[in-house]
Amino acid sequence: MEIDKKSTIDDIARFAKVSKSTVSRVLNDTTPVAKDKRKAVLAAVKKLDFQPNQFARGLAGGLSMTIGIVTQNIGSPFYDSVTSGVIKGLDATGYTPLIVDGQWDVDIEKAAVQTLLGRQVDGLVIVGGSMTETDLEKIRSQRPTFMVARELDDWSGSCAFVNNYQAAYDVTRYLIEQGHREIAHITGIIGHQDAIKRREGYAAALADCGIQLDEQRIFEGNFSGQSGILAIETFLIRGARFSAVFAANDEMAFGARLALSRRNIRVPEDVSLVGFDDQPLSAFMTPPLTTVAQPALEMGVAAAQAIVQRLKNKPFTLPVFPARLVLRESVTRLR
Amino acid sequence: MEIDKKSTIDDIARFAKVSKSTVSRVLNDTTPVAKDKRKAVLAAVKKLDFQPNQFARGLAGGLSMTIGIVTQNIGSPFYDSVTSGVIKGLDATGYTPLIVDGQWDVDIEKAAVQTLLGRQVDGLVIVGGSMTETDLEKIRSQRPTFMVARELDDWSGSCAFVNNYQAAYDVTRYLIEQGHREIAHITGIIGHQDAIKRREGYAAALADCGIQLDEQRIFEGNFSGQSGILAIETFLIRGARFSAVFAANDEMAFGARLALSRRNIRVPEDVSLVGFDDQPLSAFMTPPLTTVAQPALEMGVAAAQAIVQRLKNKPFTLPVFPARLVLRESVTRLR
DNA sequence: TGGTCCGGCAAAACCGTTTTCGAGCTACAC
DNA sequence: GTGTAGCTCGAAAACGGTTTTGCCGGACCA
Repeated sequence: MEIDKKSTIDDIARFAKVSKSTVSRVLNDTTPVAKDKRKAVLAAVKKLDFQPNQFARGLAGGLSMTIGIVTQNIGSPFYDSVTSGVIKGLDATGYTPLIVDGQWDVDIEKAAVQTLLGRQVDGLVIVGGSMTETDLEKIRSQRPTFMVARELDDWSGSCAFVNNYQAAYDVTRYLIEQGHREIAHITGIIGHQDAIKRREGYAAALADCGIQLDEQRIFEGNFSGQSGILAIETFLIRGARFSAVFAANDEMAFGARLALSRRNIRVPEDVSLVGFDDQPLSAFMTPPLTTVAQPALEMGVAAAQAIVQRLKNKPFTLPVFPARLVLRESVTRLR
Repeated sequence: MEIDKKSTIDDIARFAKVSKSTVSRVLNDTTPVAKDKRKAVLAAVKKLDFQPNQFARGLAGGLSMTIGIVTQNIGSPFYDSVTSGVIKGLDATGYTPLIVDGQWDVDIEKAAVQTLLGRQVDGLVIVGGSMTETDLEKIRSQRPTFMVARELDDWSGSCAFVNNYQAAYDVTRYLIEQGHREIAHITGIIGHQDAIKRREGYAAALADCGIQLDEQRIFEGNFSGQSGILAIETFLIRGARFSAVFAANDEMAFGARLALSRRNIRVPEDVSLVGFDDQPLSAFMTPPLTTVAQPALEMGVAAAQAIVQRLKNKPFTLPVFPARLVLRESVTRLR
């Protein structure tokens, strides 16, 4: 398992009978070079299967051609989709993504950023996360940084996100329009921005329609399927009445659906159900789940493009992304 | 958005009034250094918030402290889990993962490897993928390489995988033991190693129990939920009889479950259903899905440990990992 | 014809580390 | 008292590129 003696720029120079500066010029198109020498260099590169050492490049040029990505968590469908989008957006730009997993933990996130900085990333994309604005501001002062899937007041144009408040409001309004007035809500993890916004949207829609908010119909979940089950059981034990349930994400909707079925409560005939995120499997729930689709991939791609443009010193501002209500079969009109 | 003038080892040396070689020695613990100087250096490092430039390190030392990961696809639950495991396994080893997405495409996979090699990764972990053994052999001759989620004959000890044939055999035997004799199978993507092995296991179990294999009961799917729906509809149109369905992954099982419910066929009362992979949501299917759990995370972690050991020149062989039949409620005993 | 520009390229400096080499010192044996 | 071994530590040489500098010769102009 010997590591081949890689060929270096010096080998190419010798082989093509030019100086290594010329080789560098040909490779980077910085200064015109005579046709025949250019050709000789290219031939040598091909012949010796030369691949420039990115470390040397990075050292000399100061640019690493690397973009650091701090993910919220690898293995969560929504965040994976975003990450995937960033990777896709970086494709063929010459930049390579360097991904470090935040694992839902602020301290790990901070360490991730340090690792990335030590590896001289040219820019950063942070997906979600719980770092304080102060921390983020400090990072941004060191490297161009874009944010995805999190709304930050002072970062307009530098973060890609969906208006969670509005989306939750719309979902709730939709349920009300379908004749539902007793609408339960399973919230996301306590303290998480998205969870808070969704709950606020839910509450606002009820208020705007003159429906009294009933705390009995709210369960504080944690985005897991298990907490969806727990929510339904809690509602039933409490004796809370509800004709519809709005879960703050699809996983909890799945859990709720299972719990309902165990009690022989039919979806949507007896209870309507709505989720959030539009995970791939949600279209295959029985019945297919009505939910809110976030343009996760698109947000990732946009963030990647934004940072590449930014590094070329072309300004680029990120738009607000639209959430889309995906109507499937888990909601029925009441009466 | 200025990039701070990062402090270099020279700054530290000057500040601590020692030579930079001493600083390096303190930082890497290579050679003993007098107590007071050591202290001075450490203080300076803290004071100036020094972070060594990984590029310079890589250049000088020849080691990048980076492990390249080629994933099958970001966004597929199973492969994400594996990737996640590799990342976790690398945690606190000093190595950083560099992830490039293969996107289910051989050419992209090959390009990914080249990118990784150009970035001087010290080792490679390849997750799944479709590269030929010849290609892989060539890669392995350049850098230590481990394989996850794919079985390669000549790589014993260097690949972490589950015995798909055996697992599928066991699943089918289990269904037979539950009294089923008309067992349908929805295969995975045509030509994919795992799909082939699972189909073979299915066929072998039937044969061993003296049950005639009926091609009418096999549908060639592609691992997507949609193809699960298609499978059921095809079976019904064909007029094929079946009391159980074994889908080669959970997504297709979800699709099948939905299609069955649309035809008012109950699971498990009328038809039993089994999947493969044990995705997180499968426990929340209605009814919870009986399936095969692969230790995805564990395989990833093991591969990471293996490569780290390998780089320290300590030999390390990967075991064969056990698949585990997860019994839930989607299968019923026949009569 | 002579001076000035300018394009093309080789040579050298530089990027920030690690590593090699050997100088200087102390300790110890003979 | 000298020789030797064993430390610690500074100077300098890598590592493999990019960027700057400066030289050379030819074109252009007066």
